[in-house]
Amino acid sequence: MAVDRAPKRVTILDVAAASGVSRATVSLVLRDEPRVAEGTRQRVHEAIERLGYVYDRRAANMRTQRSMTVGLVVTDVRNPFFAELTMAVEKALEARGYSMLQAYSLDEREREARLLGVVIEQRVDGVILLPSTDTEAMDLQRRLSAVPHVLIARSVADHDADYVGVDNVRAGRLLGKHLGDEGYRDVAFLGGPRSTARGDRLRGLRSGLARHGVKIDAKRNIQTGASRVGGIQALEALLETGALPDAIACYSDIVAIGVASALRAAGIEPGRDVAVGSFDDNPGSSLQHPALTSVATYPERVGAEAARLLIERIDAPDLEARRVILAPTLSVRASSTTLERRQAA
Amino acid sequence: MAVDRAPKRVTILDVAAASGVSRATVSLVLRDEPRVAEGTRQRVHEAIERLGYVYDRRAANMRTQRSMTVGLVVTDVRNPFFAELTMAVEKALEARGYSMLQAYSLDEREREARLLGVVIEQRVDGVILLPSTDTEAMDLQRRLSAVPHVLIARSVADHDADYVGVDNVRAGRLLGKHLGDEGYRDVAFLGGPRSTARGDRLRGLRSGLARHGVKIDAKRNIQTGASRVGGIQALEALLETGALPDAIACYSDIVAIGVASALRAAGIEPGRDVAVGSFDDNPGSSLQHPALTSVATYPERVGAEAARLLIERIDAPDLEARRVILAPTLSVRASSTTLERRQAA
DNA sequence: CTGAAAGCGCTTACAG
DNA sequence: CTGAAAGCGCTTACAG
Repeated sequence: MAVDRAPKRVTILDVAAASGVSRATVSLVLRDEPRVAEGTRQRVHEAIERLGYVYDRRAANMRTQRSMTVGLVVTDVRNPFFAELTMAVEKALEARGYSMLQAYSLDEREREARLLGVVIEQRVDGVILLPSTDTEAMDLQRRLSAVPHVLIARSVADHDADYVGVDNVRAGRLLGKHLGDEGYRDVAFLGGPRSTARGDRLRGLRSGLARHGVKIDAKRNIQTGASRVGGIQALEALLETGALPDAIACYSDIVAIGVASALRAAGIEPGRDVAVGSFDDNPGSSLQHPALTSVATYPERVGAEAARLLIERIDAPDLEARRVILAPTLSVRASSTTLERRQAA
Repeated sequence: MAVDRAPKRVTILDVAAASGVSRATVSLVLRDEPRVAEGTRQRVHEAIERLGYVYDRRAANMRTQRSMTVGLVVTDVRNPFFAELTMAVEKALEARGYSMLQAYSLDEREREARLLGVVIEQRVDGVILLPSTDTEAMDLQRRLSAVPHVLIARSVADHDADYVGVDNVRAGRLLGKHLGDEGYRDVAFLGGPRSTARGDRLRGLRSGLARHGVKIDAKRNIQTGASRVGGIQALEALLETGALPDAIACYSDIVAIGVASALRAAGIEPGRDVAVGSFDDNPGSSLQHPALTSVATYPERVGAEAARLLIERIDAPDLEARRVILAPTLSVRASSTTLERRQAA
């Protein structure tokens, strides 16, 4: 009757039989529990090797009610900021023995909801989420209320959860103050989707420029995607509406690449004819030509911190919600020193 | 005796009790099996909603002996090529109902081995691997012999497995021929770690240049990491050994960024004083200044194809090993037209 | 169309 | 130090 159909997988029971002990003993050996005689341990290990046994962590975790797996959902890893973030999260989790189930929302609210559902059905121990632009408290309440989680980079209004991000208002103020100090008087803010991060950066920019009496006109504040194409579109829209400003603040370095490219296409040289500044300070930005002035937002730190908070929360779900806000720093480079040059000329 | 300790998770059995059916019926409803009366189905769904039941896919998969999860191990997602690849793989897998367990080898052989072990213990249905530079057949035999898998971008000698990659010899030949046709006679090849991909690109380059009688001297072939820093190091090493060549082929676009930056630091303008060409054609490369001549290697296609092959193999493990080799294409841009300009001047 | 029973591969008290 | 039994949350034949 019992004809073998699939090539039966070798289990802990086979190892037990082959080494003449019970399955419980094999289990102890597998988890390196001390209370097993040395001889027994050796025989078990030999049997494992001989039979080609592979530990089934899923079965083990089902019993222990943990998965040692964390879900990481970001929008799109093609953005260098998220790539850095992802690497930092993985590094921190891997060091603590966690694996990482990853998914990308593409900044689409429904896709995000679906992916969170999938991840949660896989019984991850926790979730790190970079919410899409449109995500609302309701979405998270529904999916994540029973799951330890931390939000990164963008917080969600009325959703009380652990959060790690940079101080975007301060980041904006750093860049605004710099541009004001340099003497620019007509500043545009280009690219990036509507989000708390964008709103905060704009607010900071305005605050930093205010000391110099400089304002950012609504027509000179243009939202697009957080991408190169977004940068190109924003600049084209800007040029259609009127004169070239003397400085452009970009939502992020990746937007700035598009902006610079579109400027050149219009015969305008960034860093000479118009100043350009930005946010994130991606690793490549200092190597661009001209080197890009940018406010560093430290994705590695955000990622590492988020992993740390999540693990703490998994171990103690009843903790109060915490907010970790990192301080940004400004790196001034050639792209925002046009006035100096013009004056020197 | 039975005091409840943890807030007991709600299971299929609770749903069954609450809706007055057996657990088997609930299971049928959950999987949308047709043979359940409409009224029953509704009652079950109401109970699910009321109790806040969450399906435990891990438990289900343990029973069915599938995990609907695939492991993706690449070296480092901060490289745009791998980021594109990753997004393409996820898109293809997600569409087929698979989740993705991800890990990064950082191009370290031992780390890769460890991560493969972790992923396999989680009982993924299959693995997509971009092998580290040093990975040998032995490593893969040991870990992956019983697991459906496909290799991407780099193949491993003597390991007979599914493979998807671009034709690197042809890619090299395209760039070599272009540089030769443009009239360059002294060409260097900079950056990138020793690997089948690098060897093939160099071979192709030489073959493409050979028609013009141009050779790449061993001293002008410099290996480094596949990174911006690698590019900087390679260029510095090149300048130390002798005269500036009239054209530089970079291992990849990310290397080219470092090379261009180091050239400028040495007072040499890329695209004017020396031609630069490269491989990958990252999305940002056409927007750089000067726009970068590059051979496209189509990570989206490689990723999508790899996912397709893996799913086929999961469904039919006894298939012969397949090799899918994609054709590269060259995009000529401003960075490699220095001679024209010089002649025009 | 629905129910009772066995089992996926582990771990965890509990005895001995 | 080791073994027999129960159970994690599902699915899958098999009866009815």
